[in-house]
Amino acid sequence: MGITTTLDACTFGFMQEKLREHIEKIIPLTDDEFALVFTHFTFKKFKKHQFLIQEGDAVKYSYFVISGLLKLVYTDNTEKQHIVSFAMEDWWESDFYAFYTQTKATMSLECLEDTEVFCLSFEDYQKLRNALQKMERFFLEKSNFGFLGAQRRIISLITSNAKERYEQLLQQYPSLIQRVPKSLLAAYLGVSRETLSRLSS
Amino acid sequence: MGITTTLDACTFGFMQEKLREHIEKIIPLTDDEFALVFTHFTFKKFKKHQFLIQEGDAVKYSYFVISGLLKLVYTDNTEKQHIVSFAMEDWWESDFYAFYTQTKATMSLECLEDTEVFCLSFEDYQKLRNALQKMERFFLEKSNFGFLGAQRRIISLITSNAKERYEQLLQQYPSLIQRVPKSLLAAYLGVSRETLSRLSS
DNA sequence: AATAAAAAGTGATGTTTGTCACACTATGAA
DNA sequence: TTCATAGTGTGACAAACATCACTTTTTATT
Repeated sequence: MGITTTLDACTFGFMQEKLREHIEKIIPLTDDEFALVFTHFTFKKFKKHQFLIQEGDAVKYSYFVISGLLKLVYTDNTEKQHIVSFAMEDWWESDFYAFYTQTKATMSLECLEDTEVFCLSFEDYQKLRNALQKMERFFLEKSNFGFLGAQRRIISLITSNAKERYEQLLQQYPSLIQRVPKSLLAAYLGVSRETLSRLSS
Repeated sequence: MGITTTLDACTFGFMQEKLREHIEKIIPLTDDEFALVFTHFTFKKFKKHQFLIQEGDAVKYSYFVISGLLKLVYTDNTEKQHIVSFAMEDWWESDFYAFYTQTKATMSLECLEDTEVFCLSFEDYQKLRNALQKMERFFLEKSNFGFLGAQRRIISLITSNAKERYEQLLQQYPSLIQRVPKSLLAAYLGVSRETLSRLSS
């Protein structure tokens, strides 16, 4: 029990450090500043198949993924599921429209693996930006990168066929293919799993 | 000449007011603050068919569209043109990847109509954010909205067929159909102009 | 090791979309 | 008005992709 506690504390410090390094890739922080930042987050663990966000629910948090893997899913009117985004280590994820506007979720966020996250409530998100100007800058950078990534995906979707998009995905996120079933990659690429299955041949 | 000058001044004041109202939709500014903001911008006029950005060139500016209409174009390796975005009144546009990273443009930005813009250089963009914290917040909001719009388009692309996407586009930007040829709407939607032409029937 | 469940592959077939060719219409400049 | 050009429509055909049904393989669980 003593040992377990020590290990947990050690692990927790490691996770804290991950968040700090993630932020400091963009803006250096003093120890005091990071301590202040860190008070705005809470920690949570989820098991594979658990939902962080369910369609129709309020979206309390934006999530920073420490470890594990999430899928952000949009379900269309024929109940077919489409993957808007995968979120892996070091990614921020949420139903951002619902989060920013504080409305009900139109998408769901579900674990593909056991996942550890830091949670940032909307209130703490605002407080944090007010408390520390550096964090406003950090979130601006993050948002810019998010936009550029989305634009890149749009270009892929309008310029390339299924096979090309699959190859681009593998090039951009090679680790994904070992971590998620191909049916989910198909749902991300916007093709049927059968078509994706036939691409290799 | 006297009258012309008066009209010009009047028009210029109007454009200035447009920018101010655009910013104040997100964050209220004092007169002094807006005056400071405004010093960071320069004004430019372009004629239809002129390029604001050409592929391969350095991207000096981010543009705020006062009036007119632009297309942001990605040209693929078969020389086919794809429309990444239309930019109308009150929109910000640039090859943002090239702008933020100060690298060469991979896309071009061209006038579909005579267009008036305020130009913000990368240096002034940084200065402005440093000079006035409110503007950092403004750009964060803009970036967030940009991301949400892009995500919405991704969902449209992976969940809907050509006809549905066309209907969604018309619903979102009804004015576009009067202002741009259908071949360009096709290039935006990611379908051939022939397919788009056959959708109505 | 046995079994159930999930994931992946594949054939047959129909639908959607792209491509090429050509005709028609609208628009702007001389 | 005349002419050139840009935009649009449409037929014929080919390619890409979706869907349904079924089999095989892999993975997880007991």
